[in-house]
Amino acid sequence: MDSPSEIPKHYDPKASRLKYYPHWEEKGYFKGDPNKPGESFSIVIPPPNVTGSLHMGHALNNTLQDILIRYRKMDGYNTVWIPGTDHASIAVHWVLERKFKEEGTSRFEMGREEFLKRAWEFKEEAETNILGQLRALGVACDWSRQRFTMDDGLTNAVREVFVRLYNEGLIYRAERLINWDTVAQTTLSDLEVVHEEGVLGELWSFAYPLADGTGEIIVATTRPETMLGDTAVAVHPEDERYKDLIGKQLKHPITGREFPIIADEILVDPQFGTGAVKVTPAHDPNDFEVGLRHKLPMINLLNKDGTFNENGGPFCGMVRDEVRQAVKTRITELGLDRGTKEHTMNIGRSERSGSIVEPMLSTQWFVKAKPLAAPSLAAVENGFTNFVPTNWENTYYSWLRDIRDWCISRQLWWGHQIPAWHCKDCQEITVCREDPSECAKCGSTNIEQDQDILDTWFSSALWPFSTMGWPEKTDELAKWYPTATLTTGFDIIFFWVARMMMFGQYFMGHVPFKDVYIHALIRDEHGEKMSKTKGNVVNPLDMIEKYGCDGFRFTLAAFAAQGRDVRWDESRAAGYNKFVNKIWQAFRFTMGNLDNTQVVPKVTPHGVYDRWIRHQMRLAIGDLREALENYRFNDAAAALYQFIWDEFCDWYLELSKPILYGKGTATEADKESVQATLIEIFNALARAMHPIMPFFSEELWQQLPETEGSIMNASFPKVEDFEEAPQAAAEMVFLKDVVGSIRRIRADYQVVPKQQIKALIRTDEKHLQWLRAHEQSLQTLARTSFEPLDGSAPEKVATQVVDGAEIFVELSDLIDLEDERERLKKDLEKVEKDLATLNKQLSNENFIQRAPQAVVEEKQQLLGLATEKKGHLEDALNRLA
RNA sequence: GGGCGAAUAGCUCAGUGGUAGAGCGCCGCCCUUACAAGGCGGAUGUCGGGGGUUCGACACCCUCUUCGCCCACCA
Repeated sequence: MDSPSEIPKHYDPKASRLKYYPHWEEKGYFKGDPNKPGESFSIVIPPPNVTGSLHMGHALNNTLQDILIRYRKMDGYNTVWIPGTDHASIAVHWVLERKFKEEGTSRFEMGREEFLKRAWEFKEEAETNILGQLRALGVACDWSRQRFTMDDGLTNAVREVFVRLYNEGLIYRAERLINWDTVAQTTLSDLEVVHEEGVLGELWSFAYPLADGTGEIIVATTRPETMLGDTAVAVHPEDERYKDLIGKQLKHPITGREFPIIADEILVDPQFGTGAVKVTPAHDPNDFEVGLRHKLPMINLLNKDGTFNENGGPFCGMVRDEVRQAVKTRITELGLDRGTKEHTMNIGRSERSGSIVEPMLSTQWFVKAKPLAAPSLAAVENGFTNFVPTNWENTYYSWLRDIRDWCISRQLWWGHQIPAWHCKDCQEITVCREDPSECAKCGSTNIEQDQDILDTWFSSALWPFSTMGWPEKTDELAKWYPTATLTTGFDIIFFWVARMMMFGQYFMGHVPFKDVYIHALIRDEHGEKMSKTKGNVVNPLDMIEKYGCDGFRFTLAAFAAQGRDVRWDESRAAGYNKFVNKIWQAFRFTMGNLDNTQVVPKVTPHGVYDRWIRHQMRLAIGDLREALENYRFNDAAAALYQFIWDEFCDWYLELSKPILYGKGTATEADKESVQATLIEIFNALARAMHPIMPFFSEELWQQLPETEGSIMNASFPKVEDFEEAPQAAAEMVFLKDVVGSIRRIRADYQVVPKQQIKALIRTDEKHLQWLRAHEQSLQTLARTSFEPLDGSAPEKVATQVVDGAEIFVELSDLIDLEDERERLKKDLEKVEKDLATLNKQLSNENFIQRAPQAVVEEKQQLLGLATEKKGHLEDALNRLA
């Protein structure tokens, strides 16, 4: 029925992907079942934002998770991979508001209801898009469990968490100094403020006159406009220069307000500047603390949009930069300017809008962080959760140790509205699970829900358990929480990982994941971070189109060394695409050399090559498993690559040819042994490569004889499936050496490749026996016959010395004795160098005594071989002399 | 100011104390019926510098140089 010609000449990755993915999904192979047996291995996807499209980070991240899930599933674990998306509050706002701007409108103009309608429409579209792209990657997500951070279940979980934390005093509402984004018009958490370093600015000094007219005090600032909100000048209590001034009143030269000179040893460094500091409690974090300590008035200068309010006096209605200039002008006019110095400083900008963040006094909701952080620190210290690579622990620790309260309220609309109701009669706040109809304190029905929404990371922090049905007690939580591994980038260790730890421990009593694998950041070929604005983004879908999904995934795995970042190098993708082709061609060869492509010959492999390649397969499986279990994806890729290309294709397939073609002494039984081995190796290989190359391996699996169902449900090969064969391995080392030597002679002397050669080989009985057994292989791989040599070698020969034999090839006219001498000398130098190293080591008493016995023996053996080789090379040289 | 990381072949990068590796590129030869998207052979390294630990260091420790990243409220 099946003939070899039915296997296409090239693998079609797109066809396989379009064929198998829907099939897997339809058959329910991605579905997890918490009631099935098997040790749990669960993953929750880092939910992609419903804003953009798949980028290289997603591709890497999800490929690695898919590798883990597929591997564990094949290995008998009860696996599930829960997918979903994140509503990405501020990111969606930002995208939409830019869109609205183009349309000539804004969210404020259209109002909350219309905005949310548009946001949901946008979400649907974006979600469909990115989930489709994820599917194109081949991910084995359980789509029946797909969640969204704003779906009903998760919204319910968010409310439950909020209410409990509020009731337990871990969420509170207070007036604090917060970060204000004047463009997005919302608060930001500290993490959403990015600090731009080394910005060249100026430090401007001016004088505040004493109210009684007896003098002045000079202060300096990088933000002159804030002086409108100054309510004190602070000096160090021990500073002799100012001791007499403490307690005196200053008169504000613009607003006319009077305020005191105070002493504060925390704020003031007497060595810096003039040693006197202007204090603006409503617009500077340090000054705010001073304000609390000294009960200073706090004057808020800003409107939500960043314009100055009535407290700005004459500058009311102007924006920051205008006020800054106007203040300086006015002060100069008043004769109070005391000079300007260049000054490098840091500027905080909004991660999203890029606007300069204004510290501002405002009443907001906060999560009390310290009590939540302590257990999360301990959990990693005690190894309940492990970072891979471990050095990321330090990053995690350092943030949690100095954690500050988390401002969670946002003046945005797309997100979870805060479940708090303000009573307009008694001002009391009612926080509860069900929407209340009246104030909990006074019973008034004149209540209104808080207009703010929660920071988008609040719901993300619940992801590992909210996706499993919490707060209900579900089978999913019982089986799959905690999850096995979180795979993510280092950039969200604080935003997300740490907060999942805190909330997971608080609400579930256990850490949310056993391992946190921090993967590399993929940069462009110049080492630059990929970004749309730079235009250096590599689109994963283009790569899938170009190199096939399997080749692309293999490339990502091969890139994923445990480091910090990697540079994208498309030539490697091209290389691994060739690798896929190489396997495909080997597969065609295999299938083309079966007598019946439906049946596996029922024989035990007995040939020496069969035993050798099975031995190599055993080693490769061991390496592969170890790599996968330790998140060493690049080692896993290398183990496959090396075995398939260097051992299986380059040697085993070539060695198998004469046997399959019945050449030499090969019998029908030998042929069947090879056929059985080929199929068995391919069968195991398909399964071994499946986690990395799901579609390609399925394609092989479907064509291989006597396979059933999908490869997704097959088992991952075990080391014990293939027995050791040290004898065959030793024989192959020798054979490879001999073949290599003869090939080298051919290349060195440009012997016409088809020309038959006869080698004279001087060796011992054991090696001679081996040579006789491999006569056919020497013929096929090196086109050489051989004769044992007893006495001395003829004059005009090319010589090669290998471990266990001396090889001479008579080339009569072709031989150039001068060249030959040079080559031999070079070989000799190399051996002598090795020998010197070995001799030095072995003559060192300390080495003999202290090095492990095995190492010493190995060196002694190497010394013996090198000595023998040296002798043989010298003999050869002497003959030519 | 604190913390983390990197420096290995022309390029991009692996390397887990025991004689330096891969891919791409380069130089020869070869269309041998699985694969020219291939085969065979070859060249290329002061493993950033300097100390130290060790029988032995590319690997561990210290230090310096260069580059990168993260965190931080110094006016």
